[in-house]
Amino acid sequence: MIQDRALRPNTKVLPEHIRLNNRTLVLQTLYRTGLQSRADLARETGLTRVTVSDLISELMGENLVIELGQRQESRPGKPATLLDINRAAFQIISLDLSGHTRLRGAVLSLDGAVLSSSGLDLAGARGEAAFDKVAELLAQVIARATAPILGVGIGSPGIVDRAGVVRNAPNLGWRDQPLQARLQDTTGLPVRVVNDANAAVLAEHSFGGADHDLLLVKVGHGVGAGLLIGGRAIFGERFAAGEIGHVVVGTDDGPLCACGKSGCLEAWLSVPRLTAAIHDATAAAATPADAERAIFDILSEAGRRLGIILAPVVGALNLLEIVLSGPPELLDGALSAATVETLRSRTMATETGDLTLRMTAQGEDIVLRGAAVMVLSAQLGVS
Amino acid sequence: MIQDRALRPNTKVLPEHIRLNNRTLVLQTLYRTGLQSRADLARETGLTRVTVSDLISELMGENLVIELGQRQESRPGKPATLLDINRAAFQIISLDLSGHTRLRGAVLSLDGAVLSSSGLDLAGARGEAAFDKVAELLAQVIARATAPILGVGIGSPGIVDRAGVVRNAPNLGWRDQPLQARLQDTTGLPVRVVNDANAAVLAEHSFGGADHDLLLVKVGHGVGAGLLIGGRAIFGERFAAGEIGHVVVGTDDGPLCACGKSGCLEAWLSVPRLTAAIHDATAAAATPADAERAIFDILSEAGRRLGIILAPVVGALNLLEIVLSGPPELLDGALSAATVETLRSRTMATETGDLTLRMTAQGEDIVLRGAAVMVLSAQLGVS
DNA sequence: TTTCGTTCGTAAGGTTTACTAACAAACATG
DNA sequence: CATGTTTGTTAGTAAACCTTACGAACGAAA
Repeated sequence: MIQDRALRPNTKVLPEHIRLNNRTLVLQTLYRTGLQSRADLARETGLTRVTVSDLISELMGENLVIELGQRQESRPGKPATLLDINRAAFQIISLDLSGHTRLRGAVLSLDGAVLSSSGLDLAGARGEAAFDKVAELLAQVIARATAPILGVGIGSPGIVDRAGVVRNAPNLGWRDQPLQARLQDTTGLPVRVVNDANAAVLAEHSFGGADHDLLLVKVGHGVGAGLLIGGRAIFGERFAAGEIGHVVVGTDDGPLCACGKSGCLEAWLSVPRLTAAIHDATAAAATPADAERAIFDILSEAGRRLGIILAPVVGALNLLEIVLSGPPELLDGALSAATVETLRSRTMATETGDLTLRMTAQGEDIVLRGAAVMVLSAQLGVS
Repeated sequence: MIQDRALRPNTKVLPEHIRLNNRTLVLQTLYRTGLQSRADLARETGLTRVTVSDLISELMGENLVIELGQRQESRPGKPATLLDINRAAFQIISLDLSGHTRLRGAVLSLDGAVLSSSGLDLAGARGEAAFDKVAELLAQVIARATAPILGVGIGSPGIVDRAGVVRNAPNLGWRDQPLQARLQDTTGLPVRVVNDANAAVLAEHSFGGADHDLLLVKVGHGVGAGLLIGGRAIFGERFAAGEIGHVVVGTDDGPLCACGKSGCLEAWLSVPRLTAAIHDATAAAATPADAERAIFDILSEAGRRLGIILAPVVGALNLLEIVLSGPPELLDGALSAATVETLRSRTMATETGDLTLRMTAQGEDIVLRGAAVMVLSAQLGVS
């Protein structure tokens, strides 16, 4: 009876919080569907036209919503005044720090479209030097914005806590780096820092359409995952959810990993390992056909290993949708085919609903767009 | 800024919803700590004394809260009137349908203590006959209640959806059995039906103390798991979360399972399999020492297999706490030792915080108590 | 013993919120 | 041209919390 309202009451609620909730609800509805009248919004949200009008006038006062003239449809009754989020009024800045050698940055529209992008070579910088590079790139990207900036979203590799402190990022040489707070200070803008794979899964969720629970596996220099259940990202007790790169696969040793263990997923699946293996196999092959077969075997085995790791996760969480992000020439073929086949043969997937595995449609901008989702969610409550 | 309130605004909120939230907040606080004054509650919840007084008088009107005289402490100021949940005013009925041959039922106090318990042999009943057995047991248990009944909680094996429909429970011969609705009709009481492992993890969470994310593995005739993340149970897209019994372990075949695959977790770990293997080994052993060693090996290997399945889940979710439920003579020893050792050696557990694995402290009543938690949560918003 | 400060619970009045009811404006249709 | 429909606004109401103020009951100190 009570739990139906799904509010887990851990905090008190005041009348003014109602306002915030309903305001966000209206903004959310408008963000998703766009071009609706006040009456439409009232019907869709369940609020009355009066309340919607009031909220809309507040939102228009903040330049978040604009009127776009009357609906042209020919109907009885007074014509509706169409509204939309003022999509040109603000822009979002995103950084992707997950590249092994190169940082990326972009200006995005409120819709998550990349308006202009920049890059900066890390050039081996670590620790404070790496921070300086990030700050430099951020300043560059900010300078390219052509509208007021709603906020800054950053996808960082490593373990990032809820306050945007990068607890541990080996590649950048960071330990307990309070990236969010520092950049917020230097820029004066709202900043959100999240793990790159978590950003990616948010992008896939918001822009990829389906409203399923989602596991995204990001294959790059390392292997990480982002997990979204019931519309919420899972961060983990120590903010290390998705760190599956150093979980051992299978019961037959496997290649030695940099971490000291044998048979880690990363030792099978990371881009450097795969390219090296393919390179070696190609060099050793007598004929092009031999090379092709060898490459197929390497990718299939990597895919199988990924499937073996994912099977218990898929079973335990009853996941129906898995998305891969990374170089398509490696992932999108024998590898993903082997993964999905392994998954199906090792779980009860057929019993509990069909399992889907696919490449992301977001391409290389996935982390940038996901970081933008964080900003939208934090600043507007919208996604 | 906005997302800080953590209300995902998918529905409108009205002023009266505030009341419900704060009422539940007060009740929750009182349920957890017990014996507090109105002023104490005001301090703890952040609400004013006025509002708390108002809510309390409402709750006292429903006989949910009672006054227990004045606090005996010697302090300046007017002495406080102590309040508590009226723990004797209501009782909860729970059923545990997960036994392979025997159904269990109990009357519980609002604190989750078992007041009286009953049982009924399934005697091989399936389908409608099994339903009749359940209804019969429920009527028996209801008759033993000595106070108004708050509700009925039922832990059922198999896949149970949010509406309490048992989608699939092979042992009971049920498919799409609307257990919750049917029993609600026959008894006129509020009924909640959940999967047995999910009930178990709720019990462990509510009565076990720690507020960690939690994975509970329930080993019985089959093997299932319940998962709790951020205080919420995970049900899965098709309500089959936790169904890890038929996930294949490792890359070396393993024993044939009833489901047709080889090396399913259940084929290694279920109670019938383990007892049979131990029986055979004991019969074949030349000396008692040999038998003991053989048993140790069997249990260790089973534990290792469990660890292999759990490692990816622990890594992906960054879990710190795993609880085992089942026969202690099988689980609590070589088996759990092997599991935790396997987990630590196959994940980065040491890097991301210490991993705990332990037996449940709830014993055999775990499902009954978990089902009671469902009722408390549904009827009072409390847990 | 009296006075003072403290704490508890309640009463009265104010603010915020969304609701209902009613209305004018603008349009299509018969 | 009258009628019905739809839109958005105005006015008034109900519910929820808050702030302010107060009496009651107690310990400590004069």
